[in-house]
Amino acid sequence: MTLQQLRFLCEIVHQGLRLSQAAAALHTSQPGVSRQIQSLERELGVVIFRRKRNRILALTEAGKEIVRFADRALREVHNIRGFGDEVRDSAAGDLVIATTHTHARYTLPRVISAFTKAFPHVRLRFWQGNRDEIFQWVEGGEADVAIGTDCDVTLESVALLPYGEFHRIVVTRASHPLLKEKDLTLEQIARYPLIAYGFRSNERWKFRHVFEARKLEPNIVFSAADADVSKAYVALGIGIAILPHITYKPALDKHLRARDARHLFGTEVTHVGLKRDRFIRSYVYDFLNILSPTLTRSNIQQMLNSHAGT
Amino acid sequence: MTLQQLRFLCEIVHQGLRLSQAAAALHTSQPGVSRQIQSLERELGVVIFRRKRNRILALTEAGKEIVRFADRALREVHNIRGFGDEVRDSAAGDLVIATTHTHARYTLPRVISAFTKAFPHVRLRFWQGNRDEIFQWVEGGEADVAIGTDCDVTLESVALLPYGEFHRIVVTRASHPLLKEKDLTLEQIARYPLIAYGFRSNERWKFRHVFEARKLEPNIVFSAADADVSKAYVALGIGIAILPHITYKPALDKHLRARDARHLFGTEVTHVGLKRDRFIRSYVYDFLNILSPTLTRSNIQQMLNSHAGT
DNA sequence: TTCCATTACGGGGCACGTAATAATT
DNA sequence: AATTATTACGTGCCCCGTAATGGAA
Repeated sequence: MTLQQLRFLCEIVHQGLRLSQAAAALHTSQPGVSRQIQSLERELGVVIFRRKRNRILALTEAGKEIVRFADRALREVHNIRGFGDEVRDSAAGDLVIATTHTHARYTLPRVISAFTKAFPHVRLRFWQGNRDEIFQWVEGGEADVAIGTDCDVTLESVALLPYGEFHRIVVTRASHPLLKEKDLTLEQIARYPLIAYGFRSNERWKFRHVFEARKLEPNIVFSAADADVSKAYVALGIGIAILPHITYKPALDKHLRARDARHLFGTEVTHVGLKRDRFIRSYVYDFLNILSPTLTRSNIQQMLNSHAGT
Repeated sequence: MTLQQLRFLCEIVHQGLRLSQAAAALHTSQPGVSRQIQSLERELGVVIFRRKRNRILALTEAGKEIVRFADRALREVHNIRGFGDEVRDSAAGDLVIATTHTHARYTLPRVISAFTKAFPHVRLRFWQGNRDEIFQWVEGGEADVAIGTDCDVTLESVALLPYGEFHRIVVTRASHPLLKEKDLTLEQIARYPLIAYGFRSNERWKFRHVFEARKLEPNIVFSAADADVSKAYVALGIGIAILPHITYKPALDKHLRARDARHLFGTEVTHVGLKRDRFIRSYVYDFLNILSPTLTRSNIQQMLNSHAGT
């Protein structure tokens, strides 16, 4: 048995049972991968892939189990590499962050700025995705850290560490009648054209059910891609928008006004996603500590070891 | 990085930092091991061993950490092998049991007999040791299962699963005056010559403190190696003996009598020791279930996953 | 002298890549 | 026709084992 064989196996699985694609991803030849898998199967005496002629159809039950073991073995090997890097130079390396537009745009700039000043030799990379994708990327190992708000999919090996709160505001133009209302209500909001974001065309808008519960029909006149676009259209007078509170900064958004709407749409928790049982470079702890003072090294380790968020 | 390199590394550590000994244990040459370690150190950029000229003195701090990772990686690889064996033939394989004389002699025969009948293709091997050694062998991977009573040493990765109870009896000849006493007391026992066992010459006898607490001085006339020898000398009239209750079988020990003494010496718990995070062959579950009906597969798994007994 | 780890050197195996094959879409 | 996994084949690298070296005990 070889680490190579295990790597090949896991990569094939990772690529959706496409051997050729795995070979490409591994920068090696198709026949090499094929032979290594065969040799592994021969050595173990176990058929890992169900095939039809020369096509891989599925993992056998035994194969699935073997992949799980192999994954863990490779993870430890990866950890050794990471630990070696840490020992050589604890302030240099890579950090891949998966996050959503909102966080990238509003919560991270401050963090990045402080971090790059402290760790100029860490190469930062960003993957931007939706709230589920980003955590899946961490699970798949493509990203080291995910920063996002909630997550609907279930994750095997990613721990979600809560670090902050997230609520909604209603953003309007400076002269909007809503600003004069004493207590903001759903009924009032429903009277005005609404700019929504955060959903694909064929999905339902996240807060639609809140209105429906009160038998209200929000008048969504525009579906934006992100908070910035929403604000731009609010400024144009197209409508009002319901946005995460962090997207509104009085100093920058001079033509806009915001009203707290957490009593209508509730609060959400912002999470950091980290893959369990992975060696964590010291600068990752530092990064997270800049993101939130509550995320200390010992807190993080404790949360990773507890089974919360599995 | 190679599995070979990790294996070599762990074996050197296992052999007390003696490279030559490790090479022998791995059935390979000294230079090969030396070069592989060097190549690993070069690849990681980390010095693993502190050396003086051509002698290995110690692990560096980084080295210790790397060994921990390597151990885990190798364990997963080992698990793959074990799983492969299981899939190929779930009723054939090896089972190495570490146990004490008492268990080997009195609790296991019934278990072995039933087990070998059910699993004729499992090669059983036994390692006999004292109550601490047997669990350390499991930790070191030399044995699969340890069966013993209590354990004083702390173990990193061995779970101790309680499965039974163990108490003491006083064994005498058939005509001994102690048998006529109504309630057995320490004072009565202390009156007679005693045959003790279970301690080395320079250690103290396990139950000495029980007598001391009552200001009694037991009259130990003989120190035996095990329960069988003790019983033989009891039969000769040399003295009486305090033995585990399972060592007395009326049908076999016709010249002897036994009186329950748990109110004097308390009870102990019998444990099965299993290494955590190791793949467990199905016949091991069966073996343990024969040993004790309370050790079902699900019970065992639950106890292994909980952190009890670490 | 003996033991031990490292360096030197030569041989063999095996893993890889290129090319060819067979089967599928 | 294009894609995909497997088989065939030759080459080069690397790992191993034997022998030699240099210190230590």
